[in-house]
Amino acid sequence: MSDRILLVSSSPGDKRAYHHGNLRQALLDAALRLLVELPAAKLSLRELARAAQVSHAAPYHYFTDRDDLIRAAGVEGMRRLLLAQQQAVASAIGPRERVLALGKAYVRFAAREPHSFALVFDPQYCRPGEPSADMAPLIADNEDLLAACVTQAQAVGVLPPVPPAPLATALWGTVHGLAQLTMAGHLDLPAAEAALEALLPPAPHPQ
Amino acid sequence: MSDRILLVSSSPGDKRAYHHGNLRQALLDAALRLLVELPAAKLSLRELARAAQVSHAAPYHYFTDRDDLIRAAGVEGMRRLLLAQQQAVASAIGPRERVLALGKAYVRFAAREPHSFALVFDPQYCRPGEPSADMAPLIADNEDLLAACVTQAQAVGVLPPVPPAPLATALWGTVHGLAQLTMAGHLDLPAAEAALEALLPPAPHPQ
DNA sequence: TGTACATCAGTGAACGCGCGTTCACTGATGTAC
DNA sequence: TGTACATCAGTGAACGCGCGTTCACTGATGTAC
Repeated sequence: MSDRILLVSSSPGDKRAYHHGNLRQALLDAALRLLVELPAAKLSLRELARAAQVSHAAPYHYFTDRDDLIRAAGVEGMRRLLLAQQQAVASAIGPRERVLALGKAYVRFAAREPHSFALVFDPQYCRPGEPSADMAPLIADNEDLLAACVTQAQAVGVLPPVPPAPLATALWGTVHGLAQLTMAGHLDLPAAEAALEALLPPAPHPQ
Repeated sequence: MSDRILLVSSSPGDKRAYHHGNLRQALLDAALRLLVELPAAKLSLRELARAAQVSHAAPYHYFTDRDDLIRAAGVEGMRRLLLAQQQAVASAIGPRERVLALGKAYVRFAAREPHSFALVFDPQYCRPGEPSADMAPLIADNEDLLAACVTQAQAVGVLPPVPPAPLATALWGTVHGLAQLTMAGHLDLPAAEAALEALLPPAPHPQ
């Protein structure tokens, strides 16, 4: 199947082929590619279709309307944000390094894909109160990952022995805010990472 | 002068009056009113003119184009964000309460005026690297206010005796992130404020 | 106080544009025989 | 292996819409005399 996709999409100049093979995913990939440059609000169906090299009516075979497509792109963005954190945590050694790795991956993702990141947190498209069936498990997985990192860090004294729930919230707020400020150009990546390290002293808190 | 504005704008049903008197400020007020409901990207010149009860061409007497107007609305938003923090800090007693008041005012402003807040930090309109002549002093004042609160809190042991610059950055990140997550519906205001308090233990850090 | 006039804030018609969405269609594909 | 056919993914013309921007204009205002 992927041979067919490659065949169709990698032969420039030939006529538009019918039966693209995997247009749904191709549209989402194109959307996330365009979101590197454009905010979601400026991403039009027609430009997206152009980027995916199909007619502007083709997306309607896979999405009911523009909002449906943008929401699906948001889920894809969340998938990638979660994956970035999971990979960073998996290759870090020790509780302090795992918390740091998670936070840095979060900030780096936002800096690399600002508008995908913004879309994931845009209540206009991705309402946290009523997440879609695709989105909900990703959110739950991310919360679990953060909670695990926080309690492990508390166990070795890298984080203070306060109730873990508000502590996790505060840490989420910190990495989220550093991510936003980096995206917006108020901080550069090293400054954001230095601020994050300043919150996690190598010297353990008293147990 | 303000008598004339009130006269014109408070007499519904009468003909459109020439010589509004203070249309520039009226447009900015209307913009910030509309930004309570709409993101800046969806704020059209025509809808704004409708809200200010002038023809859709009238704004061009005060702003060169749509971007110019939106940018000016961003400056107005920053003015209000700074004012909210200044007032909160001024009526708080003691270093810990002043830091808390500043952070809570920041979060509350974002919750109350989400799209004005977003506009202030939208690099599309308000580029932090090259702030406008109107914006720059507001940013500087805000940084000074935060720095003063941080060093005072450090002086009494409410914040740890680490270098104040990255500490201020981390705190800014935290309140900014809590603000964003509250705006987006991931947190409610009490949860955001509880997280903030969790970071500032009443028991002082060792000096 | 009344009159003539220059100023310029705001009007409203007009423009071209890209958009989202619809719909009858076309033709490549895989399957049944 | 070849042929007939049903399926349905993708096409492209068409629609109405609201937008940003331009421009000749109008008429309220304040001032000079």
